[in-house]
Amino acid sequence: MGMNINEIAKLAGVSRATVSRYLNQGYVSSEKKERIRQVIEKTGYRPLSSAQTLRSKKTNFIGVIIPKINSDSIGRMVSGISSVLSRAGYQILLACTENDEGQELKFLTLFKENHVDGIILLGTIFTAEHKKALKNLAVPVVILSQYLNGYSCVYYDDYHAARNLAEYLAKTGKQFGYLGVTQRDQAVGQERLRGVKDGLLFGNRLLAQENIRECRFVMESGYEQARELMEASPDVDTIICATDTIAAGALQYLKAAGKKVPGEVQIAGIGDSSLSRVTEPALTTVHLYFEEAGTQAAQLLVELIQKGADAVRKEVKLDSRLIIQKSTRPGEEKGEDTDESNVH
Amino acid sequence: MGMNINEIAKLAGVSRATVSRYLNQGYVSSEKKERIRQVIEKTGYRPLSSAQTLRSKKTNFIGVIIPKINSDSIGRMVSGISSVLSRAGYQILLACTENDEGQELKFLTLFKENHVDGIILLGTIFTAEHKKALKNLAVPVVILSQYLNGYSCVYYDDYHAARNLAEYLAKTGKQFGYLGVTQRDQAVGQERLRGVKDGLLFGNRLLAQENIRECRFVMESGYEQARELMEASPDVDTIICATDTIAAGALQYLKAAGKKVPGEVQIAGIGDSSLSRVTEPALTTVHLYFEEAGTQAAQLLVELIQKGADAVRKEVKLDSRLIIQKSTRPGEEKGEDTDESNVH
DNA sequence: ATGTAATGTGGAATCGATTTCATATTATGA
DNA sequence: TCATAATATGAAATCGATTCCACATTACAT
Repeated sequence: MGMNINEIAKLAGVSRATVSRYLNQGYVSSEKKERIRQVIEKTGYRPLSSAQTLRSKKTNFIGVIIPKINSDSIGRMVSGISSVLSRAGYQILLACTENDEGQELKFLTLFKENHVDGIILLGTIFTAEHKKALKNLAVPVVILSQYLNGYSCVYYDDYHAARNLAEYLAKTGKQFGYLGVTQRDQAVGQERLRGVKDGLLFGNRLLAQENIRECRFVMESGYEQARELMEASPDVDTIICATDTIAAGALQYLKAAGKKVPGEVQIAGIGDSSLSRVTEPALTTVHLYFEEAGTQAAQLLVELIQKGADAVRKEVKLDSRLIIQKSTRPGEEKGEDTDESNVH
Repeated sequence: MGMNINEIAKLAGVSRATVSRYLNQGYVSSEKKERIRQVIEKTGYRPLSSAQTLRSKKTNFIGVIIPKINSDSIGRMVSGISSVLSRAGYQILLACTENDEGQELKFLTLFKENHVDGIILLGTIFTAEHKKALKNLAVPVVILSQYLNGYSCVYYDDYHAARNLAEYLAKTGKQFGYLGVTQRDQAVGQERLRGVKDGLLFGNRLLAQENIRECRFVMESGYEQARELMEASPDVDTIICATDTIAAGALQYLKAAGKKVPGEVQIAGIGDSSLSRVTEPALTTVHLYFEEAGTQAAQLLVELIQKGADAVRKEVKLDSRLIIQKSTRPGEEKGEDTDESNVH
């Protein structure tokens, strides 16, 4: 209980400075090292972290801000982050914003000058206020899954992920629909839409403006927007979705509406979530290296903390891999409806 | 930057004690209150939490220990916890153990006397070491989703959840298989198995020992164990699963093996995860009030912190609700394959 | 009016560590 | 051998808040 560094020092017959050095790998003779070790072991003493932090300004916490908790992709990223950070001696402080921008700002300012040695921001939307908050940050930050100019970030090649998928589908589809997300989300909103448009164009197909719908990041929204899309444009035979979750919802609608998938309508998502393996038929999708992204972001942040915020600045863009499954029609090539085929 | 309570006091022309009282709703005249308010607003001063914690021993953090992050049910519980705690002025420190008992102990001892004002342990398995670690805790703890004698806990009526499901299926099944989890997990392992056994017995059915299989909490494991089960006992026509995730994996196997579901084999899970709505056919399952459990656990913990650890001690057991969908055969009653029917 | 309770304030002690400084001892190298 | 570097140690200052104590003022009840 009332154990503090003074008690330990007294019991070990040394000054408290020496105990502190023992705890922080400073110069201590092996004789005193042993004496201190024994006393600490006997008493079960653990230094009080608030006192350490007050003096040293190091918290050994890393703030990780995520938009929601029950997500496959986020789970994998956090898993990657976690493995690196725990090895590096950091504790994760996970803050979940539930897709609320205000919360995101709240956490950024909460972490400001306090609480954490660094931040990994698994961002969604960047407003001017976000940038201001980031600018005012006193600790290094790595942005994960979005590109933001001037910041260290680890992100996906959303454009080519979407484009490769669209190019592939352009071969077997005639009339296209797209279920995307808000354009305020640069990665998932803008980049993926741009990739889909270019990919279809490259395959001499057009994505009509009225066939582009905006969803929230939940299945129900995919269901609803698929319904509106198909009711407005019944001739659509290919639906591309910005995420697997949206695709799963849309697929549910298609089946409820009695459409044959992929016969009458084919559908695909992006993300290679475990959902995409469960639906019937399994979803054609694009694998993104979520766990890898997490580890890279964490490593980058640790470097940033150790070497100083502006000594290192990196932008890591990660590849993707097309996963062809049963929810889309086989093309003319050989072997293309195997579970895995690398189109990149 | 270099703003601290002394600077604020000087600028406002008061003592730092008064500034502290201002920050902690002590006696301050409205005149000085206003002066301090203005200075704080102008400077953007925020008290350093490590200094506050060192002196007051309050961290305003609550440690929430969870077994894994990308889980539907856990996501909902955390969401419930989060809404209550943030309203009460607490910050969540989410620690994810990735289903590793060692990690669970590590976090418990990490939180010991340090870091947090209270703990919510979303537990899985309780060893003697766990109990020792819990006993040594200096802060109140609420155990969520498991019952543990002598501790405040919020948990599910796993027995009746499983039993109701089994009683329902006993009407339409002949040969039963059960895909459970380790018996070391009291709630999901022991209680659900016991409920299933009793429910079947009540319906004059038997669960043969060799038709009971143990899975891990992932789809792949459900797939694999379903395969082994069906290969060993091809006459099984009803598979009950301890979780929806396991059921989803098992369902995948059944379809891959060409079994008609629910015609030849019917299957059901527990948890009412979003997965259960996506599979084809949708899974009959049991709804558990995850979010409600989260809010109750958080409220209980806040009470515990405010009123003292042993002033309040509560055990909250939560109800369940059978959700009948298409993965099981309709019984003789009327209207029983609607989406929602309350059997309790 | 006068003792008691509530309100208001500043000085100083305190929380438990790290870090600077001064200083002593031992090792190293030319 | 002697200057210099590396190792080793303790006293004291410090981090930035809260809280105890002493004391002053105001309000209230009798």
